[in-house]
Amino acid sequence: MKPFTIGKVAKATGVGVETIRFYERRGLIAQPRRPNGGGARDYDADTVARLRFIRQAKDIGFSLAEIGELLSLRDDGEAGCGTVRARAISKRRDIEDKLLKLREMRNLLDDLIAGCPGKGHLSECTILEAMESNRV
Amino acid sequence: MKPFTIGKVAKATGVGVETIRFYERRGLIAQPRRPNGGGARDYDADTVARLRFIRQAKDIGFSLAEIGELLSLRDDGEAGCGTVRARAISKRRDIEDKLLKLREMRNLLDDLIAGCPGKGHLSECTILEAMESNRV
DNA sequence: TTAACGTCCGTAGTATGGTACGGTGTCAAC
DNA sequence: GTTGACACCGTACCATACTACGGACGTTAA
Repeated sequence: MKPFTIGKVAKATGVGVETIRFYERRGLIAQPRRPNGGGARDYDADTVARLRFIRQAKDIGFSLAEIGELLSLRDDGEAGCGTVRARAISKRRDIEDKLLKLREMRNLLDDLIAGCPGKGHLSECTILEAMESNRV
Repeated sequence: MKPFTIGKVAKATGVGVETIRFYERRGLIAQPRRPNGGGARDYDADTVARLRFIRQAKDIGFSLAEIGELLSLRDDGEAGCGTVRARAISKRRDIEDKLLKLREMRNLLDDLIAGCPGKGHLSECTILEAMESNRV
């Protein structure tokens, strides 16, 4: 099988080469195997999926530390299942909070867009009044 | 009227005093008036709302630059209404993207939580299998 | 076979977003 | 009239998350 080198993984995931090595140092992803005894990295599908997950999570505002916690839900062999469950529930709450704020913000923008004629000068643009009144 | 000093605003908004001054330097909030000619800052309700907005937006993963853009939707007196509308729509798309990712992530966690018995050791915990298969 | 490309590594530099410090000034209460 | 709580300012420092650099080595394609 052709090795899945760091460059290919970078392209496949949208995460830069240097960044992948950085995540490895940070312990966010495992050391990939090195077929030729210490040469180039060869990644498995698991790690690629993990990198995609990290990118998603970063996009929606989780820090690398938080992402580490999310990921550890599945690979922490120390913790009992109860602990894992509790952490999952707590993370779920965080996400629900974010969802709430995002929906608020989207509704605000929706009002703006709906009320804005799309032409003319600002002074007669209802977008501003909407934002004035619909203060978050 | 009692002045609304920086300390009070910090408490009211949950944004630190130094951070408020930092945002002012960055141009995210306006220079507040100084009643006694150059003394302590006196904030209006508008700026307080703005600070709250900034905090919300940061929580859900917008950078200060992006927050600046969001805020400028309402105070950019240069741009015509069409421009403002276009920017609002583009920002709305960003938010919809984030919502999508967050919902995916929440569903993933929901599956984990639902499938996890909450006791016993990890080896027999369905939370792991769920995460294995439901790879993002 | 040699040029180009990709990978290796460690280290250094950068951007962002604060956070802290230290010396000074102002006000209000005791 | 001094003590304490805030406020002022500029500057320096910090954590996070990359990103770039440089020199060596390995592979691959003309």
